[in-house]
Amino acid sequence: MATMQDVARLARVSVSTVSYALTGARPISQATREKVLAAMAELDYQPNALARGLASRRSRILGLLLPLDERGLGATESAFVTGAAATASAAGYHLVLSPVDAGDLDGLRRLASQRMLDGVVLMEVQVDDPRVGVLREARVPVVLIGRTGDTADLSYVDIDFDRTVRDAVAHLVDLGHRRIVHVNHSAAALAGGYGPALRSRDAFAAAMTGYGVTPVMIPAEESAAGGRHALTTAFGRAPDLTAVLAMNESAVFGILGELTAHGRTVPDDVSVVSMVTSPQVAELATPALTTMTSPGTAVGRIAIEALLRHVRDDGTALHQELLPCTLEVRGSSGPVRRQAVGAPRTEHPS
Amino acid sequence: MATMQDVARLARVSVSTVSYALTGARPISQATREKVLAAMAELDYQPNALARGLASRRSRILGLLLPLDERGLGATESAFVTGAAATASAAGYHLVLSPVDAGDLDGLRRLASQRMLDGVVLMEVQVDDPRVGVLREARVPVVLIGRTGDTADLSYVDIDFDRTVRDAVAHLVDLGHRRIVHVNHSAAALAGGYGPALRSRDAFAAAMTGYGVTPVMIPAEESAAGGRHALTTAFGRAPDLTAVLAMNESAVFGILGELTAHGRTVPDDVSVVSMVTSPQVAELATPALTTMTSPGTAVGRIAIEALLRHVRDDGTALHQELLPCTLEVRGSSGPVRRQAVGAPRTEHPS
DNA sequence: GCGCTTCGTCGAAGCGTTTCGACAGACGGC
DNA sequence: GCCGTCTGTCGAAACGCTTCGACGAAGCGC
Repeated sequence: MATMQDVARLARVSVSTVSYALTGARPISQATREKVLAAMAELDYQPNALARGLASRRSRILGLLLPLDERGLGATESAFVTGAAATASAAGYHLVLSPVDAGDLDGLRRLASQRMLDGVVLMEVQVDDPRVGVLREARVPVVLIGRTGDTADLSYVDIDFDRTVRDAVAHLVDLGHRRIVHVNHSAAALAGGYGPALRSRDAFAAAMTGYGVTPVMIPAEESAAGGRHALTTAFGRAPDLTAVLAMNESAVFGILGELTAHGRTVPDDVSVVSMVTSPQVAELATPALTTMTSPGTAVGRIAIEALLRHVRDDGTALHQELLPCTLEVRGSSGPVRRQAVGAPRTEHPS
Repeated sequence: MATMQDVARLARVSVSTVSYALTGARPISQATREKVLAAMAELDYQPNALARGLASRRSRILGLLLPLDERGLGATESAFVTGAAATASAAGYHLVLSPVDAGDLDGLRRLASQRMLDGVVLMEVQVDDPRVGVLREARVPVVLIGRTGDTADLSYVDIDFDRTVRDAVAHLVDLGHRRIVHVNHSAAALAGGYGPALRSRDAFAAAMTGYGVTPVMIPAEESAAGGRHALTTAFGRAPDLTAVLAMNESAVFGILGELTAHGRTVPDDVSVVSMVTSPQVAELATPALTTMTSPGTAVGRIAIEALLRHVRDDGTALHQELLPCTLEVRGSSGPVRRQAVGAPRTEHPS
C-alpha cells in the first residue's frame, strides 16, 4: 500500500505538496500537479482515510442513529435509510448505521465522543427526546428526521402530517364522505410521544372540526390484528362510517380484512386511505390502496444534504423542511353511496 | 476533549501505561489500573477512534456492501441489514452502509484501499460476481450473504434454497397436491445469475422430478402485475394446477388477486406457499400466507460474527452456512380437493 | 547470595495525513 | 532599480493513539 511519502519521492516533491495537490488547500502549479497525479496513478495510491481523519479532524463519516427494535424497518423507514446512504456516498462520505436504543444515553454519549462521526442524522425522534440534548452537548452536528416538540434551534426534515391529513380528508370529503374514522398508531406510541401519531391525530381533529363533524379517532396496535380490533371498535362508535384513514401501515391490512368480515366492500361501502405509505405496499392489497404516498428516499437525501452543509460550513442556517405525502388514488377509495347513511348491519363478529 | 496525555498526567503514569490499562495488551497492576480508570472517569475520557485506528491499523469499522437500486430494500434484505448492524454494534464495531452499484468496480477498489474497513459483508451476490475478486485483491476480509458459483474458498451465509424448496414441496405433496407451479423471480434476474432464482428453480425441478411429476416453472416480474401475468401463463400451461409456490414476495399478492379473478378460492381450490417471506408480510394477505419464513436477522448476525472472526484471528477457517426457511402454515395452504382434477373453468380473462 | 526469569512500567518511535510558518523567486508599480 | 506582493513549494510540527525494546524490582531455585 503506497503512502504519500512514496508518491512524493516518485514525483520528486515534498509530502506537503502532494497533500496540496490532492486536496487543493493551496495553489499548485499545473506542472507539479501533473507530476503528482502521474505518480499517484503509477503507484495506485489511495489516501489512508484514518490518517486523513486524524490530521484534519474530519472523519468524513456520518452516523444514522435509529432504534433497532426486533420488528425491524418498515418500508418507509427503509427508504429513508437508503436515501441517506446513497446521498452520503455520492458526496464522498460514509454512512454508519448505529442502532441506539432510545434509552441508552450513555452509549450515545460514548459514540458521540469518539470523534468518529462528523455529524449524525437522528431518526425516530420522540416529541421530547433526550438524545438531542446529549448530541448537542457533544457538539455533534445533528439533523432530525422527525421533530421534537420544541423545534426552535434544530434542523429537521419531517413529513408534513398536517397537510397530508388535510389533503387526505379533503379527498374523502370531495367524494361525499363525512363519517370518517382515523385509525392511528398504538396507544403506547401516543403515550410515548411518537410525533407522527400525535401530529396526525391533532391534524385530523382540526380538519374534521373544520367540516363541522365530530372526529372519530382510534388507536391500533401495529399489526393486522390491531387493525381488525380497531375496526370493531370503530363500528361500535360510528356504525355509519363510510371511510377510514389509516396511519398505520401494518394495521391497514387488518382493517381491509375486517371490513370484508363485516360485509362491507371496498370501496363501494367503505373507502380506505392509507397514510404515509409506499406504492409497493399499496399494490399488495386488493383492491390496491389509495395512499398518501410517503416521500421515500427524498427524506433521507434532504437530511444528509442539510447535515453536510452543517458539517462543512458550520455557520449555516437551520434547515427545517416539511414534505407532504402526495395523494395517489387507487382502488380503495370512491364516492360515498347515495343511501349510505344507516348501517347495513350492526352485529359484532369475532 | 480529554486525551490520553491528560489521563496519564492526572494518574501520574506514562501514556503507554494508560494505553495498556485500556486495551489490556500488557499486564497492569491492580493499583495502577484503578488510578488510571479513576482519572479517565474524572476527565470523562473517550479514546479517539481515528487515532486508535491509525496506530493499530484496525478501524473497528465493517462495511455492508449492497447495490442500492431505486426500489430499495425488501423486508427480507432489510432484516439482514438490521441484524448485521445490531451484531456489529454489540461487538463494539461500526457498520457502514455502502451502496456499491454492481458494476462500479473502481469505486469498490477505492473503498477497499482506503484502509477504512476492517472487513466487509457483501450482499446480493451474483453467481459470478466480479466484486469478490476486487475485494480479495485488496486483501479485505469478506463474508458473503448469498453465494457465488464457486464457493471453494469464501465464507458465506445463505438461505438453504434446496432444503427450503424441498420442505415446501413436501408440505404441499403431503396435502395431496401434485400440480404445483413454481413462480420464480424475473427472467432478467435469472439471466443475471441471481442465486436465489437459479437455485430454487433447480431445487424445484429436482424435487418434482423426484415425485415423478413434470415441473412447471414460470418467471415473474417483481410486482403484483408480474404475479398476475405469471398466473395467467400458469393457467395456460397447467389448467389443473392446485398449488403455487411463490419465490417472489412482490408477485405473490398479484397471484392471490388473479386467483380470485379466475374464480379460484385460496386455499380451497388452490394452495399458495410464499417462499423466503417474513411473518409481517405474510399477515398482510387475506388469508394469511403459509410461508417458508426467512431466517431474517439471523443471516446478518451470522455473517457479522463470521466476519469478526476473520478480522480478529485472520487464520480462522472458512464459515459456510446455509440456513433453511421454516414452514409456517397459515391460511393459504390446505388439502387438495377430492374432485380437483379437471379444471373448473378454462377462460382466460384480462 | 548468584544469576534467571517474570512483572509492571516507561520512553520513544511510529501510523499517514494535514496544516502552519517560512521562504525563494517572479512580477509589477513607481 | 528597489520594495512589497503574490505564487508555489518545503520542512516540521502536530493529530492521539499503539507498540516495541528496555529496564528496575521482585521472586525463584539451588
